[in-house]
Amino acid sequence: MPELKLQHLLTLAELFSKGARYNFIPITTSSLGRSIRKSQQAASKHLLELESDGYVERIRSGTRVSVRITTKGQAEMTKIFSVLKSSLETSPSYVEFRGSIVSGMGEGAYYMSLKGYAKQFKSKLGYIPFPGTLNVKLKDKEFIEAKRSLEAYPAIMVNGFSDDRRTYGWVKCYPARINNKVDAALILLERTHHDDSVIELISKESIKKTLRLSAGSQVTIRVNVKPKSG
Amino acid sequence: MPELKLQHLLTLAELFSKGARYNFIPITTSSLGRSIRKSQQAASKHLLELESDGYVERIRSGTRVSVRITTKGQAEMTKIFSVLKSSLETSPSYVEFRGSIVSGMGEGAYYMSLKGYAKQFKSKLGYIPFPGTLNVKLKDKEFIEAKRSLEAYPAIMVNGFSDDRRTYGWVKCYPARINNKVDAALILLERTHHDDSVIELISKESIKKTLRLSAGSQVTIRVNVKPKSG
DNA sequence: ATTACTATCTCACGAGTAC
DNA sequence: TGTACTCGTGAGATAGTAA
Repeated sequence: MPELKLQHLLTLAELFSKGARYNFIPITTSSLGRSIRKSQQAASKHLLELESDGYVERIRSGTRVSVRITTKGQAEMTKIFSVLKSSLETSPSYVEFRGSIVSGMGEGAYYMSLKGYAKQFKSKLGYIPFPGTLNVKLKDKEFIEAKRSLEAYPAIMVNGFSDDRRTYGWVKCYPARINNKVDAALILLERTHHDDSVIELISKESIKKTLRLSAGSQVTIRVNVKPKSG
Repeated sequence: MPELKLQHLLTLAELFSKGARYNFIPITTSSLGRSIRKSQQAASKHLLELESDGYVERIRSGTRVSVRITTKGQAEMTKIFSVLKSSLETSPSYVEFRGSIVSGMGEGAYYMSLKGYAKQFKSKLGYIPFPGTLNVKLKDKEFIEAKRSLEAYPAIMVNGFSDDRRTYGWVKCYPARINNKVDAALILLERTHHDDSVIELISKESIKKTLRLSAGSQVTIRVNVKPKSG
């Protein structure tokens, strides 16, 4: 909630970067206008308004003007800066899903317990999953979108394999937490029998049992992602 | 030089702080309007424009809207943030003076060599000053202003004293550098015979000699100050 | 209750220009 | 050269309102 007019922000920033905090720095309104990508007139007006609002002091020597930022100006700038900083930092780095339990069809359990997968789970996740996946029907469009966006983030990759009957696709695992209580992994399958609105989870123990869940129960799944730098 | 319209900055910041980077977060335009201190209509327009500019994605479920910030939105925000950051950090922490040498009247030399001062200079500055002050006539209003503003910053305080004839005022010393070559101290006297437009400097050696200065020579004096936090 | 349209108003900006 | 006025234009805000 800064008092400073947003339109003046870049102007003040420009003055800061020219060192106007501790010295009166000589400046022409045309060069200032160029820096902030506005006209000379706009720059002139900005300076006058910043002055009358108490954010800068001006000294005229004939036609030339020197400008210094006041304590108030610095305070305001710092305030805006910290608002932005906390906005960016507060932003939590997880993707959340909400939905309800649907009864598994036993298929997931079968596939995930295949040796070709189980071995990799053991080495990559640190455990062999409880035989049976938790299927969650997503509640809303936004979570289906979220599921798609998950694919952009790095995952633990469990490779596909083949036996003498057929081949099995890869499985991407995203460490997740269910109802903020139980650790699990959200899995994305190369080949799935579900539609987009269902996600599957595996865990060391039976999630349903641990959380006393049954078909229709509402659950919240949180997957941590790494904030991108830059 | 951000592409993002300045008017949208607070709106985007607000979305960030609500966690809209990694999840679609449900939001009403009226509450958003309240947060950014604009009308509901303005908030609605902001969202529409942010969307068409590719900074956010929106999902409507009936009358409700959920919003998520795109990678582009995050990049833009981070950009603005770092522009402000570098503006604030660039700000150099010194006060600068420019002016020309005026011949001393010998008075400064006399006073500064008084035992009551010299002892304190020795202990507080680490040296007994060369007998004779450098007098600099400031060139412009802005430097006279700067001189006044100096008083707000902490100085090395040399106390006044009295002998049986009279009392002598305090002297504030600000470590300074002349022409970026010679270390000295700018001194402000409680009682001075100069007008506002002249500053005096003392140093270990003769500044005039070291820098080959004579009356009329232009000099630049830089006094470091501590940036104020906050 | 919502969102977002249309109309209206205000004010930021740039053009022209006085000094 | 400079700064900073007046004035016309349009972007951005709000009010009222439809869906």
